[in-house]
Amino acid sequence: MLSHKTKYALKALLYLAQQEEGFIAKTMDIAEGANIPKKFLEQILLELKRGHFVSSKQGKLGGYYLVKSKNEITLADIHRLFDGAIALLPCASINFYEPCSDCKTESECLLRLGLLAIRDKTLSAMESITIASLIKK
Amino acid sequence: MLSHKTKYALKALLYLAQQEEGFIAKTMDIAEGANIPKKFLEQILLELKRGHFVSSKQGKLGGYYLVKSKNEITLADIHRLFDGAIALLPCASINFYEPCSDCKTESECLLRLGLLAIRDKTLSAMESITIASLIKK
DNA sequence: TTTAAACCCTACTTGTTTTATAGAATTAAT
DNA sequence: ATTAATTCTATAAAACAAGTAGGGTTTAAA
Repeated sequence: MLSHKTKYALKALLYLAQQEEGFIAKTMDIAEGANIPKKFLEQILLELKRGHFVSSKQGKLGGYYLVKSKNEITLADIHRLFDGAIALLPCASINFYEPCSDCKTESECLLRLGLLAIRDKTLSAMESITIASLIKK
Repeated sequence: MLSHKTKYALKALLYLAQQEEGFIAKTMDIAEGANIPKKFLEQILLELKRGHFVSSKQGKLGGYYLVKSKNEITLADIHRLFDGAIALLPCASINFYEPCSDCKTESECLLRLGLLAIRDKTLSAMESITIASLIKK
């Protein structure tokens, strides 16, 4: 399941992607437009900035805007930024790999190969969905 | 991600499925064989029993055994029993549906259709993996 | 140059969930 | 009876999620 943080991040990105090219949106606008608690959204936007999905202009008349193409922001990207691994266990993850402490050896694990198969399916589904594709529907 | 509980449940089921037909395994055997804290495993086995995946014999010489065919126990089943919905948000779930409180109307939600597509892919992957298929690999 | 409006940052709080552990009650074989 | 197992309820400790608080910093405009 997605955390609220990830859901809010996606809604904020959708909001920004729907603005005209060059438009700068205030946190308050996004919060009201997407129904997100403002102070919580501040943190989320900062994380999105550190992740190079958005950028900001400071000071009066400042705000946020998309810095990556909406075709290039996938649901997998945002999931990884806020919720971490897409795989069902760390031992089956590409970007967040960790061995299981309760397995003697990984190759003996009966579970892992199945989890790898699921991860591949889920990942390709999540990578195929972009901010742009969500807006088109 | 799977909780430890779900991972342990799957490992316990794999352990039981590898025993000879009619064999009854003590909690202690499963705990040691699958490297699971015994008292925690007790709770998990009780939940698996309430879910009709295993059954038990009480008293001395008692223990647990599979009551459902290993071909019929899928990863989706066990995920749902312990970790709940497979979809990324409740609004995209079949068995754990709930509307989002932050959406004005569900049909306007730009996110939901994408999440439904992901759920379908993930679900079919998780349903195709059974306890039996994991043992064969 | 002061002021206002915005982003930026850190810490804190509150509640829930997870991961167990403890201990007593129940059941059944010897 | 005794022993060895499941069953049940309660508790605890830690981690995590979802926000809130309260400033600090930057920029533009008055």
